[in-house]
Amino acid sequence: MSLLWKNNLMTSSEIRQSFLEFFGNHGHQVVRSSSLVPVDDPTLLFTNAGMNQFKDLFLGHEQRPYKRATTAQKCMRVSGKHNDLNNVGPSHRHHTFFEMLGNFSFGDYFKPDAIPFAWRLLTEVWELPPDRLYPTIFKGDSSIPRDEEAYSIWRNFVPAHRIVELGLEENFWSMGDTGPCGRCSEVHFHRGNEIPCNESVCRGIDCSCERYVEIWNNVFMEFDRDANGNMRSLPAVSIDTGMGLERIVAVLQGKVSNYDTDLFGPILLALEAATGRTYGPHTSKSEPEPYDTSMRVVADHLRAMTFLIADGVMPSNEWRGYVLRKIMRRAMRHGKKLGMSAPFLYQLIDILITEMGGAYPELAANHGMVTKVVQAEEERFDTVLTDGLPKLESVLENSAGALAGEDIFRLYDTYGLPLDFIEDIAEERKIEFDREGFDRAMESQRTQSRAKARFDNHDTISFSYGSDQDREALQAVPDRFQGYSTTKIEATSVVGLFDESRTSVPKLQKSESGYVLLTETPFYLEAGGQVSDTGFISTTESSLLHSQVDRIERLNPGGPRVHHIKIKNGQLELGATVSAEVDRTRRDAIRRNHTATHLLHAALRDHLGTHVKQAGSLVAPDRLRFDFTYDGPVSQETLDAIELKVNLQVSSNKPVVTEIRSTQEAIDSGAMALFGEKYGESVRVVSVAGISMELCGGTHCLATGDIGLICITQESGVAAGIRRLEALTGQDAVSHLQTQRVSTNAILSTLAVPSSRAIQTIERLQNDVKRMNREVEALKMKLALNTREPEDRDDFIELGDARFIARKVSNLEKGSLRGLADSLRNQLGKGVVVLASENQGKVALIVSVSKNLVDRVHAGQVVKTIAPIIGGGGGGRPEFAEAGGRNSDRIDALLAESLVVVRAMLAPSSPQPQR
RNA sequence: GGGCCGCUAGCUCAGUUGGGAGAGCGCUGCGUUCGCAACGCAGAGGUCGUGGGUUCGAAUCCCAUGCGGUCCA
Repeated sequence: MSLLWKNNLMTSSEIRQSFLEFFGNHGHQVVRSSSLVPVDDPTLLFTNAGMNQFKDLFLGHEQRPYKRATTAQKCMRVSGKHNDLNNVGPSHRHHTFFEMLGNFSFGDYFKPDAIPFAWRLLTEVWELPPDRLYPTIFKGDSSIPRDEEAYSIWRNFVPAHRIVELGLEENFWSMGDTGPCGRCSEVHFHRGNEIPCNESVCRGIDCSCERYVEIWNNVFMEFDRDANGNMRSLPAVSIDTGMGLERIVAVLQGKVSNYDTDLFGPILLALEAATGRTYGPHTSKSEPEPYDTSMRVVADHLRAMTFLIADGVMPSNEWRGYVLRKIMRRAMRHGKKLGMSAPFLYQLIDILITEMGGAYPELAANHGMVTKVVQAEEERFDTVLTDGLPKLESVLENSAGALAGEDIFRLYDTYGLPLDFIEDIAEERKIEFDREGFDRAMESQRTQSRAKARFDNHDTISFSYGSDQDREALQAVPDRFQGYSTTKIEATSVVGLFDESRTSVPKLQKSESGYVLLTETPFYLEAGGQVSDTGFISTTESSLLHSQVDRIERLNPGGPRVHHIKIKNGQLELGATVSAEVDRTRRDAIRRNHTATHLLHAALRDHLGTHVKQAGSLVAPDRLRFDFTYDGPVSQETLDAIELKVNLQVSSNKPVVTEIRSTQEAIDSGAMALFGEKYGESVRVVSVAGISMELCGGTHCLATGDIGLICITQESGVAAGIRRLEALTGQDAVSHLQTQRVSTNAILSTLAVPSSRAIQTIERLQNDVKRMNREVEALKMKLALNTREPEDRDDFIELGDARFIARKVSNLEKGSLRGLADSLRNQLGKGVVVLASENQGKVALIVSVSKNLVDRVHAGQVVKTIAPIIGGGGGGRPEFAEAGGRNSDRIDALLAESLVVVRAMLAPSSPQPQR
């Protein structure tokens, strides 16, 4: 036996292609991989299985013209019971990003076809030796019987002793706690006994060694599980299979490690060239193993970041963007372990895109953007490290041989220093590293975040129903949105009613609020950046019911929409017929902003290049916000040009055409498809002839002229590589300009200069004021200081070896008062200066003591003692103190008292030296 | 969504019981030099993110908010 059993090896591209072709030839529609960003499923971080994009088909919520499909699906797994990020690198077969090959039957064929398909592909097309294939079946447990059917079908191909029976953990699959589920059957491949096994007798496919590898899982969806765990047969049984491409390529290319296949080879080669290190623990002992691990981490994460960014995920501190950043920084850390001090990942992207751009055109299309985003993130990470290093140093200095867990956590949490980075440095300095303390701190932050998130996020609070039947019935109500063609539906039925706590009720009374599910609705639900509609639900014939709709949600993910209402008058009963009316004025404003967004998008691409991509948008009634990928600010000139262009398009009053087309056809004809949007078989295309064509589910104007006017109000940065435009339309744009004109006119008429000279005039005035203030203060001080020489002053008093001045000055700024006090004190040499000044009805008091007297006279004490006289308080340092007060008529008393206090301080405790 | 950190001169930052807004680099001028670098002297440059509050007094304390960073969900 050997790892290789034939010589003409297939490349990974050929393997991917031959899989799709095989099922294509058996009546399967070859469907493109969906985005890594899941659509319409807020609970899912990333697309993590081939079946994700078919979920609604399996659940019967969606119909498509085909009943069989096959895909090569981009997947990401970063967490979960079998997927720990830390495994990636040390392991040779764990990945964050991977491709899943799959064939699917939606109520079409079942086990009798699926198993032979699998067998024939493996043995006939790929020519795997039949005697090395080991199928598994579900062995049965208390509630679900053994899979006899699968067993007997497999028996047609393999002898009984090679069919392995596994339990619930391995061979029973479900989507969640409830819903479709079923038994499944895996195929394992015996790679060969020359691969080492630590057990005395290898336990075969159950063994932890690498001799056997699972290559395919076929799920037989046949049950529907309810909340009580009861299982019913599904009306239509389905097939869902998944085969990791990386693993099957390794098998077909005779490799034990996925990293030794041509999927990773070119990346590792490029990495070798960049780092000057050689990869290959199996072929060479020239480099120690840690370097190999680091190289695998970099290779894996490079794929993940490239595909994620190409699908529109941007590194950030939230959600998906955060996971992306985490992966990127992990790759960078390992790059540093390999000796890379400067950004280097972005240079490796070329080779990856060359290899995979054919199968995934979105990579090639976003090549430049991906490269820039990666480079920017690498530079940012370097600054984080550079900024954090001094903090780490100071903590290390005060560590006394042991780094406290909370200190480590603070460095990690607040300053973003990677944990292993801190650990490495601590180890170098022989400083103990309190991992347990860190974990404790981390855990407490986790629970805190989770608790608050659950409390605040009402989207995740589910509705309570009278019974399971009610739940199923209501969640299956079709979501009939009629808002494209109308803003008012005269008669629609209330099929579901919930109170404010989301519990099913038969009736809502006056001044109560709750949720309403209707058979038909004109209310738009927030999507694609466009906010939800508001409006009214009422009864038409008798004006009994009047309620305001202020929020729209979904009953459950993927379910029908519910309207949150407040009843102003009358009552609402389940089953009632009501009219539903959208706030028309608000909707019209939203239309204007949405169509304007499309025009701006198109104009941005015209002026800045087609690499500009939408990265988020907000379409509200009172404004629009458009985020797009672009590095660096957009100049005012460009903004002006864009603004002019879209306004010309508005005045040309082109019709805005909305049509339903097949998705593929629309994309092929050049319609812009956006990241993270859900596109089924058919899709709405919104276009303005010759200007813009986008896939879009929003509501729009009938013609561009409806917009009236577009006014760009702001351009700013959002994150690295993303800019934001904000704009107003229609009446709001006009008021914006009018407001600006009013204030400009007011300024100009006040200045009484032509607008061309306004700025110049303001600058001159500012400078004049500044200069004159300075001069006035200087003059005041001079006046106060130079009336007479200090020695000649009559308020100059000798107190033993020290001198004392208490003086009332007029109208000095605090700064000048201090300057004056300093000058007088310096002239006294050894002495105390007390100054009081009245300014705008308030009294400012300053006491200054020469340095050589501070052990006898404390300025702060003097101030504290005498400040009450003027109705204030104060304090300060021994040589300088200030106070404030309000009683300006008591300044003389204040100054007199200051003499008493200072004399007392000078006298008793320190007797005068004898001369 | 929940935390934590930061925002002070053109740049990098310092500024601890709340009491004179600073340093280095850069800039301008003068000096030294054949010239440059270097050096010396002088100088300009600040709404201390923004808005409230507490206080006689806030860069400093409290609240809100914006922007940036970072961790968690």
